[in-house]
Amino acid sequence: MPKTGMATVRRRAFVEAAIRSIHDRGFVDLTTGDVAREAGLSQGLVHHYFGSKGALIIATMRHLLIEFGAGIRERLREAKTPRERLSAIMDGSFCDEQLQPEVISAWLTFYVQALTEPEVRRLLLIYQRRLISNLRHEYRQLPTRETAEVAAESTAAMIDGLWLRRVLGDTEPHGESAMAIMEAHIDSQLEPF
Amino acid sequence: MPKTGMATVRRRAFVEAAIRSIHDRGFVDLTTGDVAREAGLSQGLVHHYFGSKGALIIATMRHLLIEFGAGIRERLREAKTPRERLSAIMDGSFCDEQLQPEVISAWLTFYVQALTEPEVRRLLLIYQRRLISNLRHEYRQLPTRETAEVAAESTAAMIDGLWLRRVLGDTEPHGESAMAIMEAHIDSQLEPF
DNA sequence: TTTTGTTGATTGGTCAACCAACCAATATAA
DNA sequence: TTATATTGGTTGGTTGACCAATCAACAAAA
Repeated sequence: MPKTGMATVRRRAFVEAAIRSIHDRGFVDLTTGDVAREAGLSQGLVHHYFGSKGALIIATMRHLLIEFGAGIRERLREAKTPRERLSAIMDGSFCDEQLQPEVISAWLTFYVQALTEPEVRRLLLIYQRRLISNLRHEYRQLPTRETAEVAAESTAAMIDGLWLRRVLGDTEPHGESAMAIMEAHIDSQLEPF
Repeated sequence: MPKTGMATVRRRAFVEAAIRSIHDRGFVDLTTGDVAREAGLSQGLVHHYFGSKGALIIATMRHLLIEFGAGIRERLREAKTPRERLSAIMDGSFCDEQLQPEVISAWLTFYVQALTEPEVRRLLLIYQRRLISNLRHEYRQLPTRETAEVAAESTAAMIDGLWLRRVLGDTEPHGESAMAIMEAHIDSQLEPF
């Protein structure tokens, strides 16, 4: 038999090549040939391991979600207080890994695909719900359920918004100023109480 | 069939058809045939009036920017105080026109295209700079240039973020709750002083 | 008649998906 | 040990579909 267990290695290689290709060539003009070349593998293997181009895209999106979720969870584990956990979520959202241009391009693509592809939309909703749920939980010290909900909504919006603006602005996206703005916003939500 | 001065009418018809088509079929699979069918016109006319598919896309993006800018400017004209002008910008950002699903899809597409198409990026930067500039100006009552800058950045981020979340969330996008969150954020920026 | 506008078939090219053949590592049998 | 069968992994050419762009012909208005 040949060396077994290639499936996992190859799938990961294609997913990572897909992220780089989306960044380099843009999602609209992305071909399976591009991805295969980027991965240094045969074009035919794409279909051997994923069945279709669409399935490769779904796998790529799922990969992004898993990586992001793992980063947040890891940071949350080390945080003690609700305030620390809020900072952990900010840190996980604006860490170097998430601000890599390739990752950013893939996330934006993710959002657009969610408009028309039900499976991508489903995945994205998981991310959105989990983020809001985490934030709401850490804001639970606020006097009413309503204020906590609004605080969670506005914080989530500011995360997505800062990220979106940093992606496309002419300045290099670095997380420090974004983090500072986020921390100030969190404090302004908590301070009055 | 033809009479003179069709150019303006046809170009607008194609641009509006393009917005609807992007929403219906997604940008990736968009063909000039789709747009022509949506506009109820011949496929060949697309190239007659725009020269290329890419030029139609650019024209569509420019159309979005112009409409958005006009909405803001109109509302700013009726506002007297800086606080009113801030509300005017929020109103222009979350009005029914901007929250139409077709418009939203086109804007998201706009963002993704900006990653790889220089001309689209250029147009998007104009929008971002103008928004920040407007906000900074209305926040000028804040004690330092620095606080005004941060207030402008965070407000812009929250606009983009709320819009992005409302686009893809499972709830119908309606502007009222977004407006309420925005107004609260503006007040929290101004109140301490 | 000329100008302006419009049509839809055609063309040249590209892509996703498929597939038949190939390779290389292991297990089994002689 | 050597030969053979087995199987997971891999390749690159092929195919059928589809698309952007072109163009020759046509229609109505000036």
